[in-house]
Amino acid sequence: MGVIRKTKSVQIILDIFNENKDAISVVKLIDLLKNEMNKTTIYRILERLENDGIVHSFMDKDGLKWYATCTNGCTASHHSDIHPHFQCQDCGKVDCLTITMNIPKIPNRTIAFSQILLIGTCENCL
Amino acid sequence: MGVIRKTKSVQIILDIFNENKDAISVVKLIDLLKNEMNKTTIYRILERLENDGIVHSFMDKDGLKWYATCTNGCTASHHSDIHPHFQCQDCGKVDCLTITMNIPKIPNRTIAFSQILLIGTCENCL
DNA sequence: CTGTTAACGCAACTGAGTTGCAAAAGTAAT
DNA sequence: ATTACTTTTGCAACTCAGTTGCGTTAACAG
Repeated sequence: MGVIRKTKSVQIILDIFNENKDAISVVKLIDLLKNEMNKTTIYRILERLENDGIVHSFMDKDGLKWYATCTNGCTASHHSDIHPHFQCQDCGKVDCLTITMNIPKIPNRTIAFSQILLIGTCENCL
Repeated sequence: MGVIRKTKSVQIILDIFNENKDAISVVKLIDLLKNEMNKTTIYRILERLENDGIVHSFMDKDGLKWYATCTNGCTASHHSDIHPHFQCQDCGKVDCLTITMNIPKIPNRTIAFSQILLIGTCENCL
């Protein structure tokens, strides 16, 4: 559905995701690109990329939105990689974890997806 | 340290938590108490109650802050009940889950605590 | 009752994220 | 290329959760 035009701004953002496989917060992206494009544009491009299954988003411990590239064949309708994320409480860095945690079934409830954030200290800050 | 004075406002908020064991969002609490007290007061009371281990907080899927009573003997220094939470994507209600999910160890990283939110459809909305 | 200090109300602020609209830039067809 | 159409962008203004500073009020200990 979403025919994403290959604009200059989209290319710049895609390049950032390709260069660096870490997750990145929207706030940081806005700062990084403050001379290149408007923050509204950034929010809208990220939204389009997510709808097309190219990136996925999640909230960090402070309620800020982060994005990362999808690596396990996500599509617009199904994000197969809603995996756990790890945030360092010292430097703030966030990684996608490749481990899978099994979600228990809960009586009388349907679980559509999960948001799992493990908070601790990363390799560099230990 | 935290000598919490038994003010009228603190009592009102504690009563709400005692009446209803569900989690409640700060936004809803502010609306509920808009004729009783200022929103700044609400934020500050919740912060004090959390520091004293009486309630715990977490973020929902939209980045809004929620609070719930601590049931498993939390203290200021150690919140033993950082348990999973469940949020209904239809009605928005959030529950504390009593299930325990085991957190895997991750190489080269220390995990201090976790934030697990399961999103789906609740009993009433099914 | 009095003095101390925590707690409160208020108003102004911060900062992430959103919206409306006109201008600019892709894209496809002529 | 030029044209016509549609998506995307920039800008400015806005929304709303959460915070801060400060003067006033009210717990509480002595």
